[in-house]
Amino acid sequence: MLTDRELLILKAIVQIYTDDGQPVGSKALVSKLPIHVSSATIRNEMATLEEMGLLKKTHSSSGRVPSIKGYRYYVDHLLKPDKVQSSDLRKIRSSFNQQFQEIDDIVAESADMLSQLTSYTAFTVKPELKDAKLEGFRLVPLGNHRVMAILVTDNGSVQNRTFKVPKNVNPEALESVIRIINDQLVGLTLGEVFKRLETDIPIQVGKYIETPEGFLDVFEEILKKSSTEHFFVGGRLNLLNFSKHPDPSSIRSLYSLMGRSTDLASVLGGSLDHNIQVQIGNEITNNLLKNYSLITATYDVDQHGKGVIAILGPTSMPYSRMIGLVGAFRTELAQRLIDYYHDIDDI
Amino acid sequence: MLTDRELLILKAIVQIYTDDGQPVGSKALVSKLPIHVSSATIRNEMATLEEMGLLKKTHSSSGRVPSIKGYRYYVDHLLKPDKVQSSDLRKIRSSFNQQFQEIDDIVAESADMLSQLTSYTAFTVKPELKDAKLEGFRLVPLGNHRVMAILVTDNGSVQNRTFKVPKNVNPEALESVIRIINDQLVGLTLGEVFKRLETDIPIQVGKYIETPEGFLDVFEEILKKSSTEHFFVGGRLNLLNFSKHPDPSSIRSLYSLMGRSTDLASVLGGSLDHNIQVQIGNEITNNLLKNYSLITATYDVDQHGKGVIAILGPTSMPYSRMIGLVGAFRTELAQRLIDYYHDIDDI
DNA sequence: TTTAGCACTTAGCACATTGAAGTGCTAAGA
DNA sequence: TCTTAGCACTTCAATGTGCTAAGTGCTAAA
Repeated sequence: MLTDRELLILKAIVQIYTDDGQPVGSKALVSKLPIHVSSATIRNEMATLEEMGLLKKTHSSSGRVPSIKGYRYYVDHLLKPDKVQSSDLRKIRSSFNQQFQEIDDIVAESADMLSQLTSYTAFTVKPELKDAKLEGFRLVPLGNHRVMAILVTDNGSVQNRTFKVPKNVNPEALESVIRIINDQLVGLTLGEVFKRLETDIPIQVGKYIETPEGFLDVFEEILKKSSTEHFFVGGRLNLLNFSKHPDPSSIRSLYSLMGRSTDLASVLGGSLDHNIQVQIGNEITNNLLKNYSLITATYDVDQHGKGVIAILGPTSMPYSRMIGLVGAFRTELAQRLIDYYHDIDDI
Repeated sequence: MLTDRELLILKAIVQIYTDDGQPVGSKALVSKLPIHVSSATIRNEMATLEEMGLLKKTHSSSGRVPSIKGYRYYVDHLLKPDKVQSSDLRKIRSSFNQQFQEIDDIVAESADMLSQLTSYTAFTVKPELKDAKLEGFRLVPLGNHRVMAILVTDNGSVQNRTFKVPKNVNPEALESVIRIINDQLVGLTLGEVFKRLETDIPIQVGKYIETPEGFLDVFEEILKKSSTEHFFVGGRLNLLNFSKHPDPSSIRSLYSLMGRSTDLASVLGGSLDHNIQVQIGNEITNNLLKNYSLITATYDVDQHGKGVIAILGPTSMPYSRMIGLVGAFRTELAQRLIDYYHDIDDI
């Protein structure tokens, strides 16, 4: 158990360090504390906090910086989220105050906005119904044997892909295939659709098209697109800001990580169960990110599912400000999306 | 006029410097030259080359490096493009040897490939018919008052956009509007289409829809998309490789330049008239790129127009190898696209 | 015109010096 | 028992010094 004074000191060290990035020494600290003790006393307290693993030194005679455990303690017990600055709130609202035609646009814009506000890297994940249902499938002939396939799910997401139709497929056969899909797959959850695509559907389609694989591949590809392409990343470049000597090779691997949506998904994966979650340093499952901190928050769009927003910054980020900001942002985003759905559901 | 020996020396300096990046000294150089002279002689020659502005020193007692003018002279008079390495050629061909459904995929893949082969940053521009014609326009209802607009041009490019239809628009009116567009605009060049959109079309459409602006804006937006979204950038990160101390702020502005397609367009703009063009340092119109060199090349897809590929690297790039590579690449790309068009035109 | 020789310049590196900031420990005071 | 002044000690970071390697320009002789 920590004494009140220890708590005060730990809290002050985290706040000062996340503010100016310099290790905190006993003398500097004593002048900023509301209590009247000498620097020697502070030194003693610091030593015990270090013994407990909450602080550490960067070298034997340096000031103290919080350890991962120290940050964790601070976040869990000492931190109070800042109220979001009204200028930030205004910025968010004015950015959301435009006409968006698609959810993707809103969520993508959110990633950029969030990265701008924090000057970190931001991620946004579209609201996802666990059991999104296939709502419709269309094939639109474009001429020259090309066709656009469009897939709509009941959470409002639209995916499309153009492809070439082999010459041995005649239009009537194609019609029949679409009918099969519309009759038998529309209304099912995407999971069920995938299952059917591996079992009976190829057989049925095979009656009309000689090589159903080619066609079904395209269909499956769009389906996959709609279940994997729901990430947006904003402010990738901000990664360069916080690490004085950006080591090209690590930057490189981080950037490529951000291209791989599956890996990102696994990082953000568990977040859906929590409200606002802070992962610090090696608490993040991905090894590449072990020197960063990740704040994730869910946002809830009522019956249209939940999404995730996240920011990735240095472990020494000002947590209280960031948590306040992320908290406010998700509320705004959720509201904006509710409005969006309201528009398309009710007009 | 330069003497033979001066030419030999200039050529050697450019080649050695672009190879290992170290300024070239007289002693080092004399050992690599096929002629038997002393280092003092080389020094004299170097001094005269420097007087002519073809060489420069990094500091008063350093070896020589080529100046912009020196590179220019080398590229214009001394360089012979390398034959492309067969391993590179194999790599290109195997990458092109997959099924592509859209031109965009081919051209985007090209940018990545080219950046990988060169380890520089690469740009590709889709083949563009000066007078691409509007070939078709479709509206596909998606349910919930949402509609996908699809636009096809006769160079094979497909653009689409979903949007919400105001509730006061009834389906029959929409039908009529599509008919107007299909009857009156299909077959025209995009330039003409834009003109008509500003003159008589709004009046005609106004007969069926109360506020034609909203609808026509969407139409115009897709049109613009199809005439501006034809750039692809590969290997952005490679910019980090060649500049030992990547200054974050300059990297930042370079990256944002690559997001602004209009600015990029102006950089690559003049290239269409040339075959293979090399721009060195401040010859590039954009100021941000004045420490880089840009090699651009057109590729010709017969009646389907011309495109551009380009690589951006340090001024000290090995020009002969790069020019050879870019030359070979564009041939392969052109052939691949010709095959693609052949497929969709003739089956 | 070429070359050997020489004095001179510079970058880059290893190394030492110094000052600022910080620590731990001890012994005395409250 | 807790607090504190004082002090010796450590480390970083900035600065300066000396040395070497690589290069240059210039001069005078071949």
